Amino acid sequence: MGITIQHSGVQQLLELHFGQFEPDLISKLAEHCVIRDFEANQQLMRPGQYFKSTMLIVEGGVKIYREDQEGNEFFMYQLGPGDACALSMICATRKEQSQISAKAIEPTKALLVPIALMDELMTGYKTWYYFVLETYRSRFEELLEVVDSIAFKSMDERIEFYLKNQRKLSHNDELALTHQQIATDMNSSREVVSRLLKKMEQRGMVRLGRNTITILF
Amino acid sequence: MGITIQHSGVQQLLELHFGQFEPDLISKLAEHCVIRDFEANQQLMRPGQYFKSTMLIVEGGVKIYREDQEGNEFFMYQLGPGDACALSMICATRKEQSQISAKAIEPTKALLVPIALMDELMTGYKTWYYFVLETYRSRFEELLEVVDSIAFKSMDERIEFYLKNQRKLSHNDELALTHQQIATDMNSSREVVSRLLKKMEQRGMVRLGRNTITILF
DNA sequence: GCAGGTTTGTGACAAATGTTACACAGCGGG
DNA sequence: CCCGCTGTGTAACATTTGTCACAAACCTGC
Repeated sequence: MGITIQHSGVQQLLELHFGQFEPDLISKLAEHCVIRDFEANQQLMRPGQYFKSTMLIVEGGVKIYREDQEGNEFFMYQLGPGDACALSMICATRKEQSQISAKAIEPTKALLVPIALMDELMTGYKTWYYFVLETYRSRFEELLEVVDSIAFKSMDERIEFYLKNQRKLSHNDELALTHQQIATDMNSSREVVSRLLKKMEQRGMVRLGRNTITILF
Repeated sequence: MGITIQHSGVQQLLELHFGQFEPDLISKLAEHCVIRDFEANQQLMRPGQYFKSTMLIVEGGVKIYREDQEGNEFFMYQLGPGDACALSMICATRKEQSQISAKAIEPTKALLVPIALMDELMTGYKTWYYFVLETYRSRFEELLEVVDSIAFKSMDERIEFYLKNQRKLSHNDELALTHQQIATDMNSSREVVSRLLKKMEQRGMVRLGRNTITILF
């Protein structure tokens, strides 16, 4: 954990995952931003927190949750290298807060871009401007898919949707997940998830093991 | 229905509902955009449609729905004068499509801003750039509230939330709604809505009449 | 290999929501 | 005034999801 200043490292990481950025922009970012390391399971953001900077993920993975007053959480989407948290941009630019939380699912490096820089970047660097718009667009689309899944789908379809998503993110048909984790992410209960997964296994859609779910479809 | 060209009218409407725009921007928009009229209940957007322009609402009201493959629809939020459809901006700028539909709830006038103009507006007019970002931000927040309501809340709480929203939008405690309309918007069934509204009436939260629900809380 | 924790399986039941079926009330047009 | 339409009320039942209780399977450290 902690903040590390290492300009050359920043430059390399940016070139690797944000290749679309113009060279000037990369230098600019390398000059003014810092990398912050997070351990697995560490929170990057807490509900109600104000932002002093927006975050670009350069390594690892981050899960974004919506939280309600009682502390229930609902998994929305996941970010990887090359992604940015739209919320941190939005809130950062307006100095507002939001009821979301972000958790590293593995050791993660994020680039902290100070809010103060945002206006200059938006107006001065076309690739940054496109990046921000594209970030908004894709997060918005993801959020719409989330709405779909809870508004129209039943629990078993939602589990299927969830598993497919996890497979896409991990590039692996074998997922290291407990039923409890899934239930928590979907704001349901472990028993329900177990029951439905068992039915999916009987239908030949998955194979279940301790801590692993293998997708067969 | 139909497209009306009336530069002076456009200018006036813009000044009225988009007072924050700089004068240059208003002239620019008045010069290059057209007003389009929609009747009550007319669709402004169909699922899967491509956008050639983004829309600013200058008069009336528009409900935004998410649709699934089977044609079920789920009400997300509502736009009034001074609002813009974030989706039409996002999709417009990227020439992508989306499974949403928009319906006028009353006679509505919208300003059509051609996509071709977007880049020029974003880079050339600061008030436009802020407007777009603010539009994204507030739609995103609204969408998060929608997620809340279906992820965490039970049906009766959702109805309460829905009624409160309608009151805010209509500035009126007496809502002209049928139970069927509410049920459709929430992707539920009329009987369920009737049942729960009746309970709310017994608890003194609302008064029910034919085609009207009076909010008492 | 055994103790103790974690993960999964499962039955019984509760609660919420969806479905079916039907009665009736209000309202407008002829 | 009566017919027919739309909207509402409600009972009975099905289905889905959540909760409780408990057992078994599995894993790890000793």
